[in-house]
Amino acid sequence: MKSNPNHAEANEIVKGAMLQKVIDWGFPPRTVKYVKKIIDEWYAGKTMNGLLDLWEAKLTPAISHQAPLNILTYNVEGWGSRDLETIEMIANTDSSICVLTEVGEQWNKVSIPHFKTFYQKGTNLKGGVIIAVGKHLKATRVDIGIENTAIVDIEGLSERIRIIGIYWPQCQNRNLNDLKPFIDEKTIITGDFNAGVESWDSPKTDARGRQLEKWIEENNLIYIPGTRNSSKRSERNIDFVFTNISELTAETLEVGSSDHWPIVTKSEDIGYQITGYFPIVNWTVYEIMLQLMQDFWTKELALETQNVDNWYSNYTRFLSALKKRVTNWRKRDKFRPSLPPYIIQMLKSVRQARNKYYRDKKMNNGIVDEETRLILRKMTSNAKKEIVKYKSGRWKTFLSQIQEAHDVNGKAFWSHLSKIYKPRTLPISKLLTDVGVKSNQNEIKDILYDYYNEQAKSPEVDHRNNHDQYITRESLRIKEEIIKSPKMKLEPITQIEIKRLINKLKNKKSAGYDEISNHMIKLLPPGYIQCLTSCFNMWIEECRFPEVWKTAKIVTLNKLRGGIPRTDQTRPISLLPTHSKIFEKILLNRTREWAEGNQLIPNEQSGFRPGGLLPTRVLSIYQEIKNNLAANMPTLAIYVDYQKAYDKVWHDGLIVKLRDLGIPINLLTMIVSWLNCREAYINLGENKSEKFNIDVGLPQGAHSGHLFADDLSVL
DNA sequence: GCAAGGTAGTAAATTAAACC
DNA sequence: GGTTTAATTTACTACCTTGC
Repeated sequence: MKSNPNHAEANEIVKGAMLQKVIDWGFPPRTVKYVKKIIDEWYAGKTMNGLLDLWEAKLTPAISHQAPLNILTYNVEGWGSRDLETIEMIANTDSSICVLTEVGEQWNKVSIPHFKTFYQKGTNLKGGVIIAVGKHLKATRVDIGIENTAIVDIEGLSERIRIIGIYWPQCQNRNLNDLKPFIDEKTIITGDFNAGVESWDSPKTDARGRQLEKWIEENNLIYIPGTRNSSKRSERNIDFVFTNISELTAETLEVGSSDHWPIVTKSEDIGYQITGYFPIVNWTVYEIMLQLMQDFWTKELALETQNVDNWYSNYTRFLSALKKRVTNWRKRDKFRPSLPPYIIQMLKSVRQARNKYYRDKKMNNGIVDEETRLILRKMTSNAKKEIVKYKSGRWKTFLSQIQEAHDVNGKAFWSHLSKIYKPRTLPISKLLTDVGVKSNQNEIKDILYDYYNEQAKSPEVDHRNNHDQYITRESLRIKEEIIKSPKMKLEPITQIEIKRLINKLKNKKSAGYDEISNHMIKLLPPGYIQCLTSCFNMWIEECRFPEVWKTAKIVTLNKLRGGIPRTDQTRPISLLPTHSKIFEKILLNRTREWAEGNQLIPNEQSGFRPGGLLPTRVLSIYQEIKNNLAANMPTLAIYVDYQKAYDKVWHDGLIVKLRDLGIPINLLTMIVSWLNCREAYINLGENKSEKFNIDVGLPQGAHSGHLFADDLSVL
């Protein structure tokens, strides 16, 4: 395109002028250097396609690499007292899966950050076992209801594995054969077995040891030796790791305050893909580049006045590719335990002192050492004060950070609080079906596709119903009429109108399928808006809604507060290109002007109308009730909730209704074009489904949707 | 294999202090 | 003066070791 050899010299001059501009704007040298690099790339490109391909492909970050899997086995001897210590241990050992035994009844008092916990109660108060799995992995519980035994399937690793966590206290009689059917191809069985086997690093083999050894052999499992015996009280080794996976190693660590040493099992072969990177977009450079390329795009459009669609698709591609080009990926920091080690140490010594005090008291027939008692009291209150000090310190740092950031609206404050208090709707990773829980992403995507595809089919037309027949007939006739009728121009769009709408957009950074977010559009310099105005006017003139805007990306969220949803409990969110939303807004304004001008919307309807706030409705209802009370009359309210008002709008019905209301033909043409041939696809993580047609409902997330849906409910 | 002795832990009961 | 909260005390449990 631009880098014709003959023009090489001219290019150099243009490049120099561009850089000079950036320097004149007063940007620091680092930014200038970055911009220069991008400009060089731009002019080195042979074709626009080639360059954009490069930007799109080359800069897809190599975000994932395989990290080895670590599994922590630890007898915590009471979760209530060793929770923080264990959390710290998990962080230090970088474990993704933890099998914690002897957790006691307070197993859910403190949750492990970024982990999902599967608990199975034990036979006694102190018993119970937890399998905790990091949220970067997908874990599904295999419910067996055997005490002290938890089974969890782990996906998201290079291979699917099964973890069986066992706590086998001295007093419990059990037969391990109940586990036999649950031993999978890739299984790791680990936990506290309270059994001694000579060949497994214990001084001698006991009865339970013999039983266990035989069972392990029968089931073709192998014992993974640690680096020392796991009991602190004796020479015995009573925590084991058994598996049928090859190439596992285990290390026994000498940390922790319980009476067992923890074991970390490692696998180099089985790992998970690290995606612990997050994007940082250099918006400054993005803005500078847009500013510099302004003239280029204006000229491009001038060359393609007949084919604005082509220009538009190149332009949107440029925006998203440029964003990718200026995006850097940074590694995420590790999380820290909630309390620092010195406080944990403090709490530990307090507990020890207390136990000693009461033990001594018991020994001495109730006679206490007054001094020890006072020391103990001091220690307890000191530990408490220390925790308060630490927590309030953190809170203060947070508050002062907000203050320094000059966050007038308290945005950072509320976003912090909402993280704690606001219930979140999570993207779904699992789906409940008639045949059980599905956790394979691809399968879920297909099921969702089937479900939403079915939902989007044309509504059944009742052929015996005269009204339905009429509508079908009429809508066909109208559509034909539209094709034949001469095109009348709608009022053209002005640049100011678009600019105003862009300013009104929420500053969101999430994007539709074209990868362009609101934020990116808000940064556009005026030159582009001028170009967009020309494009929009071209489409308005042709009474055509561009095809590229009709594909919606559907992401699904869980409607439930927690748990695995069924298909009908998922909430679909359609993401549409922001450009189309601006265009629709204009369309909406034009329709509203017509509707209001003809007084078609009743005054009572206040939803989704400018100036018609919900509180006015509440007030008017209140007034009504008050009036009735004054007149000593009962008030009866009837609430009608049109379920899925937008989703179920019948296109043909809408068209006929609007025609009957006397909508101008050009607006109607536009709306027909807007409704026709809509497509959507399901986007679930990395997986994208086939596209399917949407024959029913108004485009979700579209501005115009509200007006039409509400109109129908009252007209 | 079992009971006793010891340690470390949890839960409940009781008492003291703080609060309104 | 009653109620709530925190501190203190007691009761009980699990598990390991030791001794028989």
